[in-house]
Amino acid sequence: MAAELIRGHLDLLVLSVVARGARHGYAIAEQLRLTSEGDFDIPEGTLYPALYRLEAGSLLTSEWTVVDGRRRRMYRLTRAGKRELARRTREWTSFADAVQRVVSKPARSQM
Amino acid sequence: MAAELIRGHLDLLVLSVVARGARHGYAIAEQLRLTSEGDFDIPEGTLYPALYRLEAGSLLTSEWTVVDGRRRRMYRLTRAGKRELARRTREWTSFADAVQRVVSKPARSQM
DNA sequence: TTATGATACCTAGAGTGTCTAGGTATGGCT
DNA sequence: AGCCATACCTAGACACTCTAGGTATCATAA
Repeated sequence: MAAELIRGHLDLLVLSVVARGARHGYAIAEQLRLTSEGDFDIPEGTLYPALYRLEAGSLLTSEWTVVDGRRRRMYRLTRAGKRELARRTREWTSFADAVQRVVSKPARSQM
Repeated sequence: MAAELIRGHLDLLVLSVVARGARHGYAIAEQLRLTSEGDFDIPEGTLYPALYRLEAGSLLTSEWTVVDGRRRRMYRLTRAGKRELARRTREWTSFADAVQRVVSKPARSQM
């Protein structure tokens, strides 16, 4: 999967995963790899800054936890995050529909 | 439509439109607005550089024409452009499917 | 005749999200 | 002791898009 396609859509993916329950960064990346069947392999240098942006925008909150001696920063959706996820999901649908219309429109008026 | 969603997908859209027949830049933008029902309103400062990139990559060729006293640069697909369009169309489908799986996966394991 | 809007193209510079490539640290296994 | 998986962090580079300017033609209206 060409990675540059994800640009602009990563927030939707992250919000969607966190909406299924609180997750830490590493687990979010893992979940995305699994659910996308390997298509989305987000580098840490992409994912962590994205999480900070989402938290800075009050769409996520985080807290440190320790599991088996390793620290994890757990993220969960805020109320605004839930709203934003709903908005972005609708936006994705209309975007995907529009792309589909452009791509699948039959050829005509060859020159 | 949030414009930043288009990033990384513009080449596919442009190649798709030109595949329907030779077009000049202004007409490509117009066609995208029409087919997407207004969702894709590509600024000229985005579209023209994209066309130059595609031509530089040998996916499009162009030639100047004059219609009603106005010059137009007409673009058409090269053989490599047709191949690339096919590849990007498949890529789009798997991308869209993967996003859909992430977005629509039911919630579980709330914390 | 002048102004305006649509058509049609061009470009420099700024902005922004992602990636590369480095870093730290813990725990389990060999 | 070495290695891999887990887990997080960050600076700088990169690439695509947007903003905001520019030129020019033609049709229409004032």
